[in-house]
Amino acid sequence: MKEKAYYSTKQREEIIKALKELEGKDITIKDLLDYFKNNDIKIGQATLYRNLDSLVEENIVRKYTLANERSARFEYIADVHDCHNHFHFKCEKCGKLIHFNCETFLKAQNHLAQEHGFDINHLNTVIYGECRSCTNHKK
Amino acid sequence: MKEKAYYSTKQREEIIKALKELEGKDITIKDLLDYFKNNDIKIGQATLYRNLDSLVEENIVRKYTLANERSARFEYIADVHDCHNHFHFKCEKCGKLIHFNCETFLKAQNHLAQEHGFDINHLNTVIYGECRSCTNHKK
DNA sequence: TTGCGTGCAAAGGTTTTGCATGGCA
DNA sequence: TGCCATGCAAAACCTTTGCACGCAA
Repeated sequence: MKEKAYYSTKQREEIIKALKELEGKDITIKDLLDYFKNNDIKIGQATLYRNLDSLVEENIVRKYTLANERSARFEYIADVHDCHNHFHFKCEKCGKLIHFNCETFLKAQNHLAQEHGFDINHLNTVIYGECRSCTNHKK
Repeated sequence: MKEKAYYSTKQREEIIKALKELEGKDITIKDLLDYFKNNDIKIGQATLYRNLDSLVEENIVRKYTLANERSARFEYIADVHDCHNHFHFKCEKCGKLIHFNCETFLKAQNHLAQEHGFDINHLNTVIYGECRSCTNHKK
């Protein structure tokens, strides 16, 4: 990983602020552009894309793609969770992302590493499924 | 899930054949178009997209997106694995996708369902990381 | 024969890029 | 001052769609 100096610009700060404000949601570029428009903040979309790229590289933001979608989604992660060390579950019904510290899964992870030689990258791994409240709602 | 009759066309068969032939790789639309060009098979790209959509709906093919990629990737899955019931691990270095039946992980999955109410969808879940042979190669 | 499938080209949506200008350190 | 960042518009990229024709059942 190479060191790089990033300038602290107004745009960069506004983007981080917006991501924090929308935390817990699946945020698209469009969401951000709308947010900026509603708050009278002027940020070109190229700037938005470029800043998000940087933030992803710095591990301040996670980038992911939902199944059957064309546009990327983003989530603010820094200084809230240490996302290197736990699992992420995403409910496909309500979209909620759950950061998950669970002994059982960490044991399974160790087993996987030691017995099968597979080292998990938690930053890119998302387990999809359905959460309890969505399951209950169906009934 | 609605029932639908699918015609068995030459194009559909060629696409399935190509996917089987490229099994184990991360297959893009471009890979398939190249494959067809190299084998003198004429298939329009719209036909390719439409067939892949159908195949995904029929659970014959899995569609997924790698991190930081814009184009979708595909994998042939039918009649080889019952992908509803096991985990999938993908090595971010060599790209290999491993279908994984592991007691420890199934137990963890049960724990997750019973204690945390989260029901995993294996068709959409891929665990990313690094496999043993890639880890060994680095040294 | 019926209606889904195909192929082409155009349209649509998302992301990237070139370039002149602006702004942080 | 020296670079990196920004903004605009155009380009590039991936996927979908409309329509006329073809082909499986």
